[in-house]
Amino acid sequence: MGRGKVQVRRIENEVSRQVTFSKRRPGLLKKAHEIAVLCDVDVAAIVFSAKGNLFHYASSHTTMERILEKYDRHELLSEGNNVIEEFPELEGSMSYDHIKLRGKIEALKKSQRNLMGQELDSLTLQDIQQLEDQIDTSLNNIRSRKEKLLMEKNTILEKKITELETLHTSIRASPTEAAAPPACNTADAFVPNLNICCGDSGEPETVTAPLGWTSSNNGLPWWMLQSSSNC
Amino acid sequence: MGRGKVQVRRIENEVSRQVTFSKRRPGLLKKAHEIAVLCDVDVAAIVFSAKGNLFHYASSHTTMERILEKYDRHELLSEGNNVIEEFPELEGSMSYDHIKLRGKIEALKKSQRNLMGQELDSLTLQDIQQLEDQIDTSLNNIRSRKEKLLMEKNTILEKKITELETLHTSIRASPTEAAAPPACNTADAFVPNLNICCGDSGEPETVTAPLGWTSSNNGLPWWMLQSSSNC
DNA sequence: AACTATTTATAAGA
DNA sequence: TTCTTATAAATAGTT
Repeated sequence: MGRGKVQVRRIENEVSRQVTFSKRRPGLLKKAHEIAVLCDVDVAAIVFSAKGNLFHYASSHTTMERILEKYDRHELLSEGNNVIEEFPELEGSMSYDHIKLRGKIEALKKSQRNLMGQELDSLTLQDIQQLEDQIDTSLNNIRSRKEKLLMEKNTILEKKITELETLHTSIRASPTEAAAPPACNTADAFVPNLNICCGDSGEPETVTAPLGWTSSNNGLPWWMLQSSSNC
Repeated sequence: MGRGKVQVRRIENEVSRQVTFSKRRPGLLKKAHEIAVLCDVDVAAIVFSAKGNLFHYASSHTTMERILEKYDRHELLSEGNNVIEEFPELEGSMSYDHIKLRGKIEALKKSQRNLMGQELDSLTLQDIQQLEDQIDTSLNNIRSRKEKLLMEKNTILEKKITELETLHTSIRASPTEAAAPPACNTADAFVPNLNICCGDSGEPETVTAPLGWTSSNNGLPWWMLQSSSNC
């Protein structure tokens, strides 16, 4: 349907491929919608762009999830590889919801491991590239956030220094006062760090590290999930 | 596309409805196939007839199951999984295990969002630093893996080129042969990319995409959650 | 299931 | 990207 007949082959030119995708994608979803409405049937269509963007349609009656469940039931029954057959002993003990939840957890864990740079072997080059782009974005966001936190901290510290210097000045009359020195000490330690490094290079532990509110992540960081297999 | 314009409404006459279904069903699956092949993307289409018969298409690269997994991972994050918030009245009826599983899912989703550089506001500087270190490690692993995949690909391509050159040479006797040019074309397209860039800079989409060195991921990759805020 | 008159989708170009 | 237009494809109504 266009100015030329088209061979159904991968379009080699990347731009044309992308353009064709943009043009055909809504067409496909529209067709899915039309057959669903006209014929009153359940339809689901899922399309991922080359960059991994998701586009989908599910007939309104049922939600996508229901259609996919229906599909699963269809396929599982015909292939005969369902959980219950594999683990008959679990039949009574696990509800369907339970199984579904466990499935979700597994899916989340898998993608989380990938985000942590683990278990990459099963990914295609395309998947890897998408992952790299995401991780790169993550890193930018995280560094921006860190920069903001550091700047806020610096502001607070500068204020503190000003206060202390004022105090110091005002008590010059009584130099034996012992409160000032430790304060100055703190200031000296922090001032050199007012230069925030936002570059690409590896950062030092951070402004917060030098003094010893450091590290002590004895165990796993909170965002890293236990690798326990008993779940 | 027919002798009359058609309103997108359920066809009331059952026979016509069935006929239309029979006519449009292959059309939809064909469209799905075409976009998958032409644009080299993952596509799944599922249709149930009114009687419950299943018809489906999945792009060949990946099997249906893989596409659905990808879909699940995509949707999981944006989906509200917290039954208690959605249906507080069910609180008492849920088993302990159930609640635990849902809590786990929420935790996983939260940490995954953080790994994706989102929702960082509640993190301390220390958390942020740990996260940055982790992401940095992830990036290294991912780039290593990518490098390996690219090298493997290059090896395969070089082999192919050698074969084609051999073939080219051996048919010099019959220069009117039309098979060689397209083959050389392929080789030309790939050779410049045999240089693997393992540096810090942004990589192109893959070896196959010399033109699009863009670094911005305009859209949301599969493991990135929909930007819906209702979550 | 086959046949066509039409509508629709879309390839190519601007 | 978006619009325009010529043409290919899909298909509604009919046989």
